[in-house]
Amino acid sequence: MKLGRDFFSRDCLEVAPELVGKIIARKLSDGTVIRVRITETEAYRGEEDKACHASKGRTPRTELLYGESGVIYVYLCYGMHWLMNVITGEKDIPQGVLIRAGEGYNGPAKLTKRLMINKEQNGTYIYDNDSVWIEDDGYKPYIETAKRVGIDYAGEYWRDIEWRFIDGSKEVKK
DNA sequence: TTAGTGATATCC
DNA sequence: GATATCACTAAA
Repeated sequence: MKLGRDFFSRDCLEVAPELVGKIIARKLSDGTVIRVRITETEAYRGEEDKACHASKGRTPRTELLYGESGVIYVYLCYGMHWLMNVITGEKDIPQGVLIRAGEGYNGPAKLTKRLMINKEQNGTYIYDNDSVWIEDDGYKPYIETAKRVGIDYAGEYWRDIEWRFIDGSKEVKK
């Protein structure tokens, strides 16, 4: 079942754990459909969250975070890696969920590389789009929480908060 | 551990 | 205009 807008119009702290175990689907221009199960997400919530891009205020780039739920926010990191987020919650409240890993593709940039996600998908609606969408196939993951990654600059409080959600049944342990 | 890479924000 | 920063990865 393809997830609709209602799924994303809730708080990111509800949406992020529920996205774990879902299927992200990508249809390429030649008609090929790629499906990958999401194994890891992270929540970014509000201007007060120092790790959220919107914490520095509304800018052209973060404008999407303030927009409607279900919008895909794609961000180029370190000049070579595309990271994919889905906007959640109410309009004018900046929050979103980072798709951090898929089954067999640990690492946010590997996932977007595999799915060929880039700025062409930025700003498109994930529930009303025939090239990227998310499906629920009834899989029920075992959710584990952990601290977010790669945000050391955000200060102790936000760095240590456990807004990372992992499918514990799939996770390959260190 | 470090190099690579380019958009964005912030400061002239 | 110039610089500093960054939700990462691969190679070593």
